[in-house]
Amino acid sequence: MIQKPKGTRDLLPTESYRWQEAERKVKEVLESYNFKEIRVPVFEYTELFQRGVGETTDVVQKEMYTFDDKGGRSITLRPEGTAGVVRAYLENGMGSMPSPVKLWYNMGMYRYENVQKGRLREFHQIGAELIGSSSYLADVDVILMANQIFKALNIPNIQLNINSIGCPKCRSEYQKKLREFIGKNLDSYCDTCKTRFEKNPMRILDCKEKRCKEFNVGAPMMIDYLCDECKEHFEKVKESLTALNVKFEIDSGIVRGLDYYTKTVFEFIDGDSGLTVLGGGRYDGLVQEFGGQPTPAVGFATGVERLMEMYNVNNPDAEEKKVDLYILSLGNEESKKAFEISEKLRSQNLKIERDIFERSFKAQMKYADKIGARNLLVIGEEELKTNSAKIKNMATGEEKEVSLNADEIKNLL
RNA sequence: GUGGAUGUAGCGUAGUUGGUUAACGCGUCAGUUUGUGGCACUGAAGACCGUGGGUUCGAGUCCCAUCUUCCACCCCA
Repeated sequence: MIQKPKGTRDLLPTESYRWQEAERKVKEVLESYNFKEIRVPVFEYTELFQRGVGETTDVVQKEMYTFDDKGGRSITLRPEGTAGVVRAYLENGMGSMPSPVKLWYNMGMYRYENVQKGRLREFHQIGAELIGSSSYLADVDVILMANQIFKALNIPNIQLNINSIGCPKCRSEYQKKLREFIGKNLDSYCDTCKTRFEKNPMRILDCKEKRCKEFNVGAPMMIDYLCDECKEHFEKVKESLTALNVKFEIDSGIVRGLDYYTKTVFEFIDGDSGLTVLGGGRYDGLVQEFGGQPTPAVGFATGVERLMEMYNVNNPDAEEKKVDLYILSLGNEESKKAFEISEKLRSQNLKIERDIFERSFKAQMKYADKIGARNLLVIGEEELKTNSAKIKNMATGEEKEVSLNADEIKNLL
């Protein structure tokens, strides 16, 4: 028996209808901010992610599905959406479109990680990218939009955390200070922190090891070392959110695992599980990194599976549409008539089921009941002869006379 | 990558200290005589007991390995 690969899931019909409903609601939010959907390849050249996401990140170092194709090119299944979208933005000359360019996507992502709660190897992200504006207003707009998603899905127990990780200028300044501080006790830190020291010392502040935490007390914080520009930007974001009554907390520990982030970063945390259900921030350097004109941008992505976990609690009853009519038929000629009618009704967007087993009368009745058909039409010898039959409402048992004519039947459904 | 727990029909479970044809519920299918469902009754199909080795006269039950699932670390959505 062949099983599905580790960390993948089958989405069965009952759940797929819940997904459709949630996806529709999220889409409505995104479109109300005039973001437009984009779809990009599931695989890209490996280099795109190495340069975009960052060589030193865990995602690139140990979580990518990378392989050589038959032409010897290194290919990687996308582990996140932003790199591909920015690549598409450049490749399609979208820089010449009215600025800002606002794009959203709903795509599968692939990360070779160990599976646990809220974490899969194939998962889905709905994301948004606002490309072109360097203003704090863009950050605010995008955070508001993220906030609206949770409102639209009626998910209340959610916490917004924000931080600023500065620009390359102030960050390198800060990292120098941070290394000075940590360097004093570097020998006492855990091994992973030692390796972080050169590549990305800011991650050390996020370490869960007790001893590291203790040594981190009193460490210089990025927010205290922001350059004037970054500081003002962050202040304005905070002011706006406060003025708009959007609750948030400053979490100086937010670093984000992708290297392209600058200035504002934010996370929406599920209050129950503590999982990050939506994460994002500004990435002013990425477009240029990919060879475009210097272009500021800000965006986020939310994990659909994680979102659905929370959506589940509040909305248990998303359902597929019921079968409008079951056509019960007995015999060959009757079956032909049933086809004639069912085809006409189906082409008018009605959901019709009919016998395709040559089952007995009783078996067909039971089946019609089990699938929850709302109405039943019986076509037997007598009905065929007289060209008239009864439509039964399965819930009330009430029956009405009709001729075997699709339009007439439709009126009674 | 590291650690802990788990694995019996589609689903949920039972299987005593290893011993003949692996049980039950739900679900599925079919019947309960004349063309009207939901209930009830009867019956059927469906499991090489995750996989591969080993111990034993004999293993679903013991041992080893491996995989899956779940959880934690790491990291993230």
